[in-house]
Amino acid sequence: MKVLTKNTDYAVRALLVLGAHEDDYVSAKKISEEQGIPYQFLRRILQELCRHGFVRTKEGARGGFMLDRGPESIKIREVIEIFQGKVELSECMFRKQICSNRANCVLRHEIMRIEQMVNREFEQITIGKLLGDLKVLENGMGREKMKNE
Amino acid sequence: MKVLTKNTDYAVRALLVLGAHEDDYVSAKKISEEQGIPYQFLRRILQELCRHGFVRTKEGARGGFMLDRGPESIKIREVIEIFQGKVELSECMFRKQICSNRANCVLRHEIMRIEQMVNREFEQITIGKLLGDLKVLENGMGREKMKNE
DNA sequence: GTAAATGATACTAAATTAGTATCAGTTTTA
DNA sequence: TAAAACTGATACTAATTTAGTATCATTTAC
Repeated sequence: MKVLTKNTDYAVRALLVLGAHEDDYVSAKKISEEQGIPYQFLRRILQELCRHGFVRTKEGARGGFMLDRGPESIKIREVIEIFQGKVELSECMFRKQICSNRANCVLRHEIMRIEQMVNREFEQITIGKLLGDLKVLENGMGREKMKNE
Repeated sequence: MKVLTKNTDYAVRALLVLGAHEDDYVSAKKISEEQGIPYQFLRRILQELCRHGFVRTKEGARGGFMLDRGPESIKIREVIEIFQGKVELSECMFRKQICSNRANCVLRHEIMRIEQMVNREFEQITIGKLLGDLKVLENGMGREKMKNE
């Protein structure tokens, strides 16, 4: 059971790269190389992020992509939603037989409860937060632990 | 983003039916008709549940399936695991580039936290609990609300 | 011995996910 | 002003997963 697809994974990684270069345009090529993401695949993802207003682009030489929203405001939930649709545990498990003739279904309740939990969590993780986490790691690791790499 | 597949859905429904007839063998045919689940598909699912010790079977005429564990002890998490593997939000989002050279990854932490939350929830929903919920519905609905069906 | 079951397993179909390729247009820069 | 470095748009292929079908052998009740 894999919840996040490559689409989402790549998108988040691309957004992190862009977030780390906040005022430059970064080309798809560069991101692709830096992150090991298939170039054409990544381009499609970036275009999608552009259509949804997460990034802005500049065409032509020296062009590329740049965040068009503050990193803090970009929620992982939104990214997931673009590439995988809303989090729904099942169209409606139990809907048909077990439910249909027994009203609106306590069972479904359980499922929807979990669904909402997951959504709330993904709503709270933002690109900004992840960037912050990355920084902590980089600093906290200066000399002491670096040897282990 | 659909989290639960038909496999799981059908399996849970079948288990509920079996749970509702605790001391009879119920045939795949009957469950299939009652629940509108494709017959051969369901049979494979039941066989799998048998291999994993959830149900026992009796071959031949008048045979069928019966729970081999108390309904209270059958956790939805286990059922999911059989048909969809462990809940893993992503093999490891961020693993490669962003993580590999920056130690064990706070990012991954976030993801794993949610993962564990979901698991805990699915761990607490049992076939027994769902059967209880169904009963409540059936009774609570006796006369008053029944007209709406 | 026949009908009603499961056991085992091979097969097909459909949908989703992942990845590739191509051509047109834009901008920088030499 | 032409080449190089980009994106826009979009069609295509491949791989994987999910869903569903079909078949034959064996067991059991009656």
